[in-house]
Amino acid sequence: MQRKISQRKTSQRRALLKAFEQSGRPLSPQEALELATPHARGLGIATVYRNLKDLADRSVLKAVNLPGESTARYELWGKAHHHHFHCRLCHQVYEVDGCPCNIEPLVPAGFVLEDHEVVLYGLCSTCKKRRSGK
Amino acid sequence: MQRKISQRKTSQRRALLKAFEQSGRPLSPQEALELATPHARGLGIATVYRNLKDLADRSVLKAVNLPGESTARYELWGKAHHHHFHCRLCHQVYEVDGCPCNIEPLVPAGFVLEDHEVVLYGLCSTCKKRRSGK
DNA sequence: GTCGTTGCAAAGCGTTTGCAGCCTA
DNA sequence: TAGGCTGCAAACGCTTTGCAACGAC
Repeated sequence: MQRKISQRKTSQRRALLKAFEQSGRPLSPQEALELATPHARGLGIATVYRNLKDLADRSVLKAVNLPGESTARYELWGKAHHHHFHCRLCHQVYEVDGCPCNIEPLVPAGFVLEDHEVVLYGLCSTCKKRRSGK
Repeated sequence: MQRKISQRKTSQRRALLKAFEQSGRPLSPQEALELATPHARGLGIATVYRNLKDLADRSVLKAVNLPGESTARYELWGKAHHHHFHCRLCHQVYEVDGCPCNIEPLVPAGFVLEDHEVVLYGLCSTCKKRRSGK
């Protein structure tokens, strides 16, 4: 498989990056399409998938795998180590700073730990208010 | 949608439960099919999907959602609180006892924490040996 | 005999790929 | 002009559903 050397600045690619900058949270391909379409009319879902993958290969975006989702979400690369909070009502994913750093002791003997992911579930503040207000 | 009241003891269902008892780790529908087929020849994948869902509804199995997988794995219900280790080579999922219990401080103000999942990635001891031996 | 259950095949659905034309550099 | 990029539609792979036959109780 050959690597492409250059990457052109197309309106579609710019629109996608703008969507990520404006949202500040991990986006699914479908969310990215919806948020980028206003900046690039006619944008196709196939283009979104191809670009998310390309941009991740070039370390512009970072793939974020979350439980129960077969396709990765993506977020801008270069953020500090953080984890995610998944709201069970609105299904948006928020970033959470910090990390419970005593993970090493959990690793079984003989296993090699390379990475870890912590996902919190519950209600975001918006959904909490909406629900308790009712 | 009506609930079924009773649940019959079919050979297929017994075969699936045996597969879970013998493996002691979370199984995907495909893994469950492969491990259960020896106990119930001709077992179909549709039957596996239907049974895993039924058994989870009845709290015999527990759905386990892991990052990057759209469909839940399942494990026997009633185990102590634990997390999972995902081997990047053989893609098997192992159970990990214990938990980094200082998670509360991570939750953003106004959010409600209901549950959490910790997933470790790396090499299991089998794959580590296989790789370093080569 | 009743009705929950099964295997098969078809239907769904989200993701990927092939292709001809478009557009950036 | 070269070749990366795009939209469209077809292809794919996995999960779900419809259905007639089967079998537990």
